[in-house]
Amino acid sequence: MTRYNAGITEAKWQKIWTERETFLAVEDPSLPKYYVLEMFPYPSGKIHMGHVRNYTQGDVVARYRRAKGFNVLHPMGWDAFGMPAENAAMEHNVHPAKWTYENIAHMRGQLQQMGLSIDWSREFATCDPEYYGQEQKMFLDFMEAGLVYRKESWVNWDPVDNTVLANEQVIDGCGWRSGAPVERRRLSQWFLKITDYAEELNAALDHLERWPEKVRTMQKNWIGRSEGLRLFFEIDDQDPLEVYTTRPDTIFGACGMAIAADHPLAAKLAENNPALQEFILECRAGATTEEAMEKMEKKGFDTGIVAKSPIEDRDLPVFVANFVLMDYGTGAIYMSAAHDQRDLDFAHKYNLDVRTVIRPDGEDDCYAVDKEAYTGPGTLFNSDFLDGLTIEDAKAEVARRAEKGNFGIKTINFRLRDWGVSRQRYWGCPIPVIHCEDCGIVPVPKADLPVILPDDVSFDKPGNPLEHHPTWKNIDCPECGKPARRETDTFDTFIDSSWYFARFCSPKSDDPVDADAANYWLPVDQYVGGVEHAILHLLYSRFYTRAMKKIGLSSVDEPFDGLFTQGMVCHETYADTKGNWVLPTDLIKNDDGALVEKKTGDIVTVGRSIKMSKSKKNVVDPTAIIDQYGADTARWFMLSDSPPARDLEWTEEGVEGGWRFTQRLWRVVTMGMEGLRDCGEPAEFSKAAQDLRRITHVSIDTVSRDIEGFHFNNAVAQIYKFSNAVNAFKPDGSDGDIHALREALTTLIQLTAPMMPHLAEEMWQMMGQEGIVTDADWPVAQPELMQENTITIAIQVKGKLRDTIEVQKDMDSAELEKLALATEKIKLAVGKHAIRKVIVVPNRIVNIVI
RNA sequence: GCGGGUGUGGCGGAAUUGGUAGACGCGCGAGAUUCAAAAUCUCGUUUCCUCUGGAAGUGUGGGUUCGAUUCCCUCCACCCGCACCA
Repeated sequence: MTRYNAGITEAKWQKIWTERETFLAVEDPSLPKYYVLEMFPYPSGKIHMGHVRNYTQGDVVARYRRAKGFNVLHPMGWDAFGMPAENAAMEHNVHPAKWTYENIAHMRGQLQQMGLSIDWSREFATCDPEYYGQEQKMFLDFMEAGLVYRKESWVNWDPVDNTVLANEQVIDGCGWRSGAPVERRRLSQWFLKITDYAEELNAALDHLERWPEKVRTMQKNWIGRSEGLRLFFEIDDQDPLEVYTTRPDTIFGACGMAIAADHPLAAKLAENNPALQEFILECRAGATTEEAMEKMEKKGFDTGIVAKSPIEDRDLPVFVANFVLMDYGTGAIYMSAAHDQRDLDFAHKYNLDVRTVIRPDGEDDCYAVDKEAYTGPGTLFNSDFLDGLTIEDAKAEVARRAEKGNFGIKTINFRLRDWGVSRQRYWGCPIPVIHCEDCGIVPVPKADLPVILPDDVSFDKPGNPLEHHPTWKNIDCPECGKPARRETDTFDTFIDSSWYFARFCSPKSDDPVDADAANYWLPVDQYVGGVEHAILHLLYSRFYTRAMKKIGLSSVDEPFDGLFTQGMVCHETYADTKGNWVLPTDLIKNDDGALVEKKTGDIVTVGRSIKMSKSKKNVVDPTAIIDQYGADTARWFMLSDSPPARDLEWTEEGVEGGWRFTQRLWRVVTMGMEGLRDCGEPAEFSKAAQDLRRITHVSIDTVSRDIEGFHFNNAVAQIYKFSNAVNAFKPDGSDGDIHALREALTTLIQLTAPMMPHLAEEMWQMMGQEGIVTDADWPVAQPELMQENTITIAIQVKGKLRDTIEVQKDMDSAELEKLALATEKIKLAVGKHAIRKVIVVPNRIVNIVI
């Protein structure tokens, strides 16, 4: 018998699939469609194991659905704009476009080696002018539809490099290259009105039933819908201070006001107050992330002015505070020290009054908060007309009086902010507008689209090369003809990925999408990708889909009907004697079984398994694995053991195991095929043949359900069991045995095909089956063949297992109880004790309580 | 800090959702085959004990139940996201 040669066989079948155009997707309204999509990759240079896992999972679904009779769309493209290309340009003096397209060419080859069932004719990169030109066209339509506006917003500014920094380029508050402390600057930037859809994006989450609960929860929290009250506090000589609160019930516990450093009132008060000016600058110094805001020490600056409580005669000091966000609510709050931990800490620090106004059930009016704020349920006290009310009733009462007395309005507020899409960078989609001194902002006429990125740019100077490109930047105003300049900002790359799934439906269309194609294929039936995108990418895509509907491009609301978030690929880490990281491929086991460096022979320290990353050097190159074991083995290992949603640990032993299984399966099937003849379905089957048929049909059922439920590891386990049973079956030469074996082998190949498609094709062909297995209909499990007639029942005494009995399936409770009480072990275990109760669950268990 | 998640043998994990904990795979051990090795095959493999049996056991501590990996509460550890990384 020949050994299975993965290298030759995989290339053979990939060629055949391509020649047959097996995976070419064509709209066909007579067939049910199924759109499978994995998050498209950033072309960083090489694919990594995370890609292999992601695309393998999607491919299993795509191949399974194809076999189930669906018209499957399974495309691939490239999220090709972004900072790494510019970094490469600066570091290695290579043009971002060249770098990107070379990476794409290399990675396409790597993906094709994996044997994915992808329609490559639909491939595109987001940096293709044909793609981003359509993006520009849509942006102009969004402008017309009122979804776009301009506003001043903060950026991280590196004062040495004179450039805008991304959050990830800010390390401990300093620029990553210059090391200079980062400043914040205000720039006029473009925003998309995602908040117009806040209510709908929030409400529609309840209908995304095929999304993980955790992702929906995260999006809900991100959107942060809250019902509260806008309250107006009078201040002498100033406009009233408007605050937003979700806890108006605690109004009598108010101890002070806090406003954001960027609040207009703060600016006004700072005019004649250098100390306040300094404090405001201090607040602005740090990084822009919410995380940094929350972690830093909470500080306030007493402005000396006071606000009047709208509900009682009381003055409240007004602070400028570094923890109040201008972007949330009204940028001003009142603090209620006893019932908010942050306010309480602040009150202690600045000696403010702590007045407890809610007491938990069981406490009396002496109850007072000390070091810990009370945020639980309870009853109002110390609160005049609110005394005795529940929190909910108190909220309603304050709202009623506020609206009646004109000092407040009930409001629904969202944490979600509008989407700032301007980036001061070269390698992105140019924003298609022109700035004219006379006409203001002028959209680029649609006939002039796409606005193509100029090729001849240099990265010698810091900052955006588009700024230093006079012939590109300077242009006549399309309206008045006078000299004007192009917008030099480009789009956030999240825009590129917010509609690519729609473009795949009609990648060559002269419009962003062809409505017929989009309405046929969308929504994506199964989307697969990492949890790290749970909020931003998915939320932006949901918004974009609605915006596209608004401008009449499609009639779809939600982009992704089903979502699956897969876990990361992890690997052990290795450190040499000096503490430097070492690649797994630079290691070898010595005679004692210890891991040592190949070059030096030094023993390395084995660290815990963490996400594969270049910096930790705990990476394994997929190409090396595919060259050594074949794509099928790599795919198989990716699917076995770890549940798809959880992190997977890559181990050498695990791959070896997968490789051994490909060889074993090959052996089992080729040996099983010997002496096989076509003998129809006979009437008689031996006991062994019946058992084989049972596991065959149970396997069809189990594997189908496991694939549909994304339990690929369980599907793999079932295939192991099944192949073990096939291997153990020795036909006696009867028609029944031959038929059962033939059925088992055919099924085994088909069930394996979505996971190891090349091996399956080869075995299918060797068996002399018709056509290719990729095109074959998925087998159907016959329930009557899955039945087992005897069953093992566990017998417990006081909940502890004491014996088991073999009985007929569906035996009734009375008989089960009789049999259970009669066994020797149970008699012994019960002894002289009186039986108090017997619980019988048919087909499951008998529990005797003594 | 806030939000979300995960935790079961030496290891990855399974458990029809409250009913025999450890399926399947890896690793390890013993044996077969072999001049030998690799490969392959067979058997064993949660821990402990006074071992034809018994006890404990699903991150910790408690609770509900005839019965808990599963439901409730407490605590611990680790991972992901936090709006300019993709």
